[in-house]
Amino acid sequence: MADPNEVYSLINQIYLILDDGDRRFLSRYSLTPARYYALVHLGDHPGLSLSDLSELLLCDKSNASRIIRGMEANHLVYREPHESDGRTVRLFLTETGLALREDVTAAHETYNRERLSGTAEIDEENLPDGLTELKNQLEANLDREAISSGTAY
Amino acid sequence: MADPNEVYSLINQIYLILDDGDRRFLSRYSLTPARYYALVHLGDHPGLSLSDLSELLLCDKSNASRIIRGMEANHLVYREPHESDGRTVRLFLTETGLALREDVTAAHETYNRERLSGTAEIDEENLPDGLTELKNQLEANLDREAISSGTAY
DNA sequence: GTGATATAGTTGACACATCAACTGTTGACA
DNA sequence: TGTCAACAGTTGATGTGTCAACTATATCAC
Repeated sequence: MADPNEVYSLINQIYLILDDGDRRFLSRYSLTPARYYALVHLGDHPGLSLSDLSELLLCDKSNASRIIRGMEANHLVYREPHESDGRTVRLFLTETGLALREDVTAAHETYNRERLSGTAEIDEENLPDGLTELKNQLEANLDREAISSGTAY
Repeated sequence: MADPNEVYSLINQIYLILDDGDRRFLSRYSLTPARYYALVHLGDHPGLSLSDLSELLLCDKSNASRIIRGMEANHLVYREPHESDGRTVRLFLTETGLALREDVTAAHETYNRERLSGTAEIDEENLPDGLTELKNQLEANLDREAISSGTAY
């Protein structure tokens, strides 16, 4: 029976190594990890609102607001008012943003393949399967907590 | 053959869920994740220097410097000059820090067991083994990069 | 329609994280 | 012994992240 704290520690360490590599890799494109993910999501979903983007980025909307502000200053993103809802904005990639996204996503996938391929565990699907199961369990716990502590009566 | 990008994405998502849970959990002790880890390491290694602590925290020494400053303000840590090296400091937990560490580490292990136990993959060691192999590969790559780009001739 | 409630986005305060530049100490070596 | 490189720690600039409080717009109930 494995110690759950070992899994916890391994996930933390692996994340830090991957994130550090990402930061180095993305700096060649003058991007941070946060801006890279925003670039990816806005390419997938043109016209996204700030709130929807913050859900995809798994961060607070105030954070998404500031990330986008920086990307607007870099001429990667622009915003337009929503056609019917005066509260929301629609975010789009500029030409520069679209071109950068093409380059960097392809290069990042290659980079990931270089860092991550070649271990028996990944190739045989053991690791993806185990991680998927873990993620599902954690998300189920989140739902359970939300129910028990949420709009409690 | 699994897609390495899937593993990358799963690690990122799982890390974010775990970190979010940590933040909530630790806030009950007026701790942040960074301060929690510093507390753990300083309990394991009394008299640690700031540079050594920053290596254990896997962060920049300037960051460790500021984390410790906050913990000193909270009376969890104090520093003493090194007995022979005028550059380095020795960090110690106060009585308050030691007592808090006792409480919070035990509670955090229980919390981890609650969140993480019960999946077949973890219990059967598949996940720990796969993660260990992945971590070893990533660290080997780091060493390789350090050699090829480091003190190159 | 008006009034309570919810939602979208921004701002302020704070903590964490990087990198670059700096001070002061140590230690090696010519 | 004097010089110079390496090292320990701090600070400044910037970006990321949280939460709480706020404005403005929408929406639902009546």
